[in-house]
Amino acid sequence: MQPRDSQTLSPPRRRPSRAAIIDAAVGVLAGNPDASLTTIAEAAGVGRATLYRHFPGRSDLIDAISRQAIEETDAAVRAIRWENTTSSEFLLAVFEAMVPLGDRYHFLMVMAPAAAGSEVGEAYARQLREVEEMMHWMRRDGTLAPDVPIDWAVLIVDSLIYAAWSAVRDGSIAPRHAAALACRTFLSGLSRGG
Amino acid sequence: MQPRDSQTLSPPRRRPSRAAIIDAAVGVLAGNPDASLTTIAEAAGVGRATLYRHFPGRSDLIDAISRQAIEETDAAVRAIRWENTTSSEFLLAVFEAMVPLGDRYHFLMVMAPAAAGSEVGEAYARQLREVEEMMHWMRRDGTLAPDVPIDWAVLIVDSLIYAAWSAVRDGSIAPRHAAALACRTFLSGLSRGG
DNA sequence: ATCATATGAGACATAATTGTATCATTAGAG
DNA sequence: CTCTAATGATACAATTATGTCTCATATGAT
Repeated sequence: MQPRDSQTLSPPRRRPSRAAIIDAAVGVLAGNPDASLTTIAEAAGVGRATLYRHFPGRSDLIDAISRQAIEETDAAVRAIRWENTTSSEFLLAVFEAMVPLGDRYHFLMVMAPAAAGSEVGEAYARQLREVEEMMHWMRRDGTLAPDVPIDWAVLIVDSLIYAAWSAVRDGSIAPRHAAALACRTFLSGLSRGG
Repeated sequence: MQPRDSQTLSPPRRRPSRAAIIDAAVGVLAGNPDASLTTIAEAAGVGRATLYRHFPGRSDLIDAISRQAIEETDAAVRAIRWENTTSSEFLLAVFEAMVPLGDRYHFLMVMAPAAAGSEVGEAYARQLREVEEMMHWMRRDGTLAPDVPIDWAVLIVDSLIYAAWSAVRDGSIAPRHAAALACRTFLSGLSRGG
């Protein structure tokens, strides 16, 4: 069936629905977490009814976005090679991986905590634990100062990812520099001495 | 009509109402920026009608809180003696002043940007410029590394204030250490070398 | 004690959002 | 071409927040 090619290669006409809705919703909700489903449907170029066909309710849409955000952020981190790298290099790689996913990451930080106890909430907690493990690695490593509370270090990683994404988003920092700047801030701060 | 004096000078008869509403609103809205006026009225221990008597609409309440938050944060910063202090000491003082006002500061960051162009928006922009001036001072000072973008430094100060407040709020960091930790993070980062 | 005023409770109207259901249209597969 | 399924548009009900209004009550000043 060669005709299949014309289907596969041509712009998938009927496909977009679900994926388009999720993508549009991520963009819209990143700017306003309380945007109405009407707004999201319009942004997705889809009728409101169609949105409800794919997602029975608002919470189902939020849940689907959360799951995708978790998958994408997980995948981005898993793609980093941790063998034969220092913890500092790994940290930089994490920042580089997460900054472009800032809207997804932001979405998780805002929406996931609300869904405590759920499967999504568990996955979010797991991601936090993974950052915590990275901080323990850096401490054993000798990279992270011993007197810095782990909780603080984890919080700062989160804050820096968000800050870097925000800076790129509003154009105050070039995309390439954001991750390096965040990593530098974490490791040596912003003073001259380092 | 001398009796007027007793009205004017004596503590405003019904005291609690207005101040109680604003205080409760700050607390409630810090946890949920979209809380209903009913929720706020209940938290203030006041009838919903009374809230509407003091503030014609939701936006008026938001505006009143914003103004108070600006006054309080301004006052806290003005109280810092800047003569004969290094910029680093000044920065620490700013963190120490702002962390306890975290709910006010958070409120401003979330709500003020939305009110762009208004008087409150202008005041918020002014505060941002003041932080920017502090960063320029630190750069001339030789404290802030020359290659760090000012915008990034300003963003990090904001992020660290918010982070410190959050950490204190959820109990992961002792109140006394939060400001010092934020200042240290800004100046020298969290790695061992400093 | 008296009186003005703030308050609390609640009814009421309005608007927006959510969620459900229906129906004609249309793209795409066979 | 024909048929199936997804879509868009629309109407509708239910819920919630907003804002206005009234009236009885209670407080504080005089």
